[in-house]
Amino acid sequence: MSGPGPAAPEAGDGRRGRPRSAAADTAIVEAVLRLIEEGASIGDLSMEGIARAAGVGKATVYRRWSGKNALLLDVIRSLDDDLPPARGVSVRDDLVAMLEHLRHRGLVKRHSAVFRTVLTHVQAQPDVWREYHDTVIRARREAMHAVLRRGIDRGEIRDDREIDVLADLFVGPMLARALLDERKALPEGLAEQIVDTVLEGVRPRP
Amino acid sequence: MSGPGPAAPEAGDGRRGRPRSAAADTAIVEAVLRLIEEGASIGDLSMEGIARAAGVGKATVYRRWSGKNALLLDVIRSLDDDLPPARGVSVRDDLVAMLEHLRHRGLVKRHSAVFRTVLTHVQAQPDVWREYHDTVIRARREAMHAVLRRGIDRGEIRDDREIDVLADLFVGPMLARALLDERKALPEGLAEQIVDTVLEGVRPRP
Amino acid sequence: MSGPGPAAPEAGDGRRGRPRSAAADTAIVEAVLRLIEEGASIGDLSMEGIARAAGVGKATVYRRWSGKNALLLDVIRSLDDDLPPARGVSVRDDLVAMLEHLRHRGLVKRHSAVFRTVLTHVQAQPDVWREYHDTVIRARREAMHAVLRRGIDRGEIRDDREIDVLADLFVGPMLARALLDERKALPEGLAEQIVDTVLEGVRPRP
Amino acid sequence: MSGPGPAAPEAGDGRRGRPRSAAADTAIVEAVLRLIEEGASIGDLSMEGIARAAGVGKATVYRRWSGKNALLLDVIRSLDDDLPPARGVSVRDDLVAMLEHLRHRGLVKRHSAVFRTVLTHVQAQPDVWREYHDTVIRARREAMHAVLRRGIDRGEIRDDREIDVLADLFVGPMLARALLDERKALPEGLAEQIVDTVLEGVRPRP
DNA sequence: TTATAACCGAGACGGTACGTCATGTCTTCTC
DNA sequence: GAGAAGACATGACGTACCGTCTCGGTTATAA
Repeated sequence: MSGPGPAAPEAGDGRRGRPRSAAADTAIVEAVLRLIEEGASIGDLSMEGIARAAGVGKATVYRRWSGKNALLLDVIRSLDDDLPPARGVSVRDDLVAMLEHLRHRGLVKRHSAVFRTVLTHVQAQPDVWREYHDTVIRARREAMHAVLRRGIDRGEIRDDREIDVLADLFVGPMLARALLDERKALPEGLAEQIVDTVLEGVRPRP
Repeated sequence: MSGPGPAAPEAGDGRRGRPRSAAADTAIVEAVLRLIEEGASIGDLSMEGIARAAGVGKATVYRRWSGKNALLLDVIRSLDDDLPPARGVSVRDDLVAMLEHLRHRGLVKRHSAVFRTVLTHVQAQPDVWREYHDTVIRARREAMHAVLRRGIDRGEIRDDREIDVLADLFVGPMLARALLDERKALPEGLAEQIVDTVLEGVRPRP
Repeated sequence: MSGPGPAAPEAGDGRRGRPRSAAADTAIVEAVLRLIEEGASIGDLSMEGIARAAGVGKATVYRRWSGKNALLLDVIRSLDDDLPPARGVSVRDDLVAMLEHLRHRGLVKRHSAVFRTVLTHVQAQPDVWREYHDTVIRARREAMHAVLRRGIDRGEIRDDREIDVLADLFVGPMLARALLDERKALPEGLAEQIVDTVLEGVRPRP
Repeated sequence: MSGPGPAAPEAGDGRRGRPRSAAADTAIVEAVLRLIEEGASIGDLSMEGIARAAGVGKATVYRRWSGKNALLLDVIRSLDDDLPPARGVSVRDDLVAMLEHLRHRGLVKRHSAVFRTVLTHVQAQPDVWREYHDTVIRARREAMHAVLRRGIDRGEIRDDREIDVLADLFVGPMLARALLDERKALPEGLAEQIVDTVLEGVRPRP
């Protein structure tokens, strides 16, 4: 995968003309992040304003991204590349690591603000949402599936449930907290709590 | 609480002049629903277009709602009044009923489209989102808490977990499916599957 | 003829809605005149700038005129309505009056600057130029023809030349001075000089 | 004066480096002429488009001319060098030859289109217009003055009028036709008709 | 022969203006 | 006084062109 970033300039031939300024790339993405962190709600994010904040001409933005959606999609993808959680010793540890990663994303201001803003914006555009879904979400889901399958193979996870449902049992609660609650609703130890409770069930243990 | 609907006209005194047309109220809300069902993405929803589709002047809309957010918030609330799930015989049945209600909302076109659209729109506006959170979400969450507390009292639910976490264990998975997956990801029997698996845990049963 | 002014609002029926602000009409046209008098060359005249100078939204301008050409065409027409020269006692007096009128237009700063600027702009757009030609120029030409025909009937003007050519013999010299020379090239007495010389011919009189 | 053509490259010293491509010079000027003949109105003439049509980089144009005005001014000057009318046997013949030259310029598509386009464009820029005036127009005017002075010396032209006025009496009518009328308004024999009528006057001859 | 320097086409750069559209407010007429 | 209509100032939309700049390359003269 090529990683996040602006669309390549048609990479046709011998690359003629003045090359695109990497500084402009950075300035634009940073401007978006800065604006969001400064509390810009989604409606406040205009291409006009982004270009202004980046000290860049509008055309320079449109040369790289086809519109606001494509830009925001890249911004959120840029935050996604950080740390794919490594493989731990037990399935329980892997699950905790994955949820802990999600939790941290929800806590770091830059991540949580950007995620909420961009998620809500992008979700409203079916095609852009599909693009996001097919890259970011799918990759994340497959990582989760791999962990679960390993657990099933090892006998640590029951094998009579669809793997999709199992995955959502772990991811869903963290998502609900992050989306529907305040940021303070993501306390230390939440990942472990979710993982352990889902593993053991909520019926009282004898 | 006054329930969903347009803001009262300042109900100051003897209510003089031509009374507000109830037909206009209906026409406006119906126009929003129709537009969304016809596939309007969120960006297509403009006050201009809503008034036009309702055959109503813009001022008539603004007289009732302070802006697009307030209008949409009322629209989503109007869909929420339908069927508060009744109390079943066991806690498990109550939980299934609540999730089944959520699942249906995700399946019915009007509900799912409106919910996604409006949620998306409203969430981006902090104050409006808070309003939505403090009425709709809180009420729903408290219903869930009541069910869970009953289960704890009866000994059907373990009592060593925070009730908020427990609630999200049930609601989260359904929300994740509804938000992140296709509509087809909400098959018959999903509510039971989630409830039973969370109750029993995902560890293999002996 | 309806006279200069912004396009009527489709004058369909009972004229509903808020009527257009006459103040805006005035402000826009005055802003154009002011900008030109302040030395704006043609390239400096932008709809953006005109609206700004008039303290008016762009849409308010576009609601009245379809574009810059239509607006400038109206501006120039507004300057044209001044004083259709009255009928004098002799043909020679009529001709002098007409040329004197042209000469004054070239001298008054507002007129000359606007005329040059707008004429220049309008002439470059074939369709707009045609419109200008078919209204302003044609009317002026026909007035001149009427004068000349009266002269021919009276025996004061030779009848062996096309009337178009005769007209241009009088108008052309003044136009050449106004267009090709400095403003100082339109001295007092020029109209008389042209008319008399053309009438008598440039051959030495015996 | 060195005649029309792009600005010399600062002619400093021993002229090092790759010399400018004469082909580019030609291509640019030809591109302008072609675009105008193809019906480009003045607004359609952009440096961007000119460079594109000439198959040349924008910098190559700007290296030769300081801007659009300077380029167009050179284009029109390039059309002006053609055929200075020769000296005939009588003053009347000289005048006819000069006006016939003007008439032809108005008839040939390339000339008339370019002239109108460039004149209108250049006239709006005071300094560029002055440049045009001081070279092209002045030269032409002085040729006319020379003819007229010869006529005065010979006794063929009256000597009680300013020579400027006399010149405009001949040039003005042709200019008026060319600028204000259709191209068809420049019929064969028009030059003779103007010259003879101005010479003899428009009063009926006894 | 090898620098050196100005040229070349291409195209990115920060700007400005285009003409359209939506915002929320206001103004007028009709019911 | 409510309602429909629509004008109002504001400001973002995405495109085009401005004049400058920067790239990889070419083509001359000067060392």
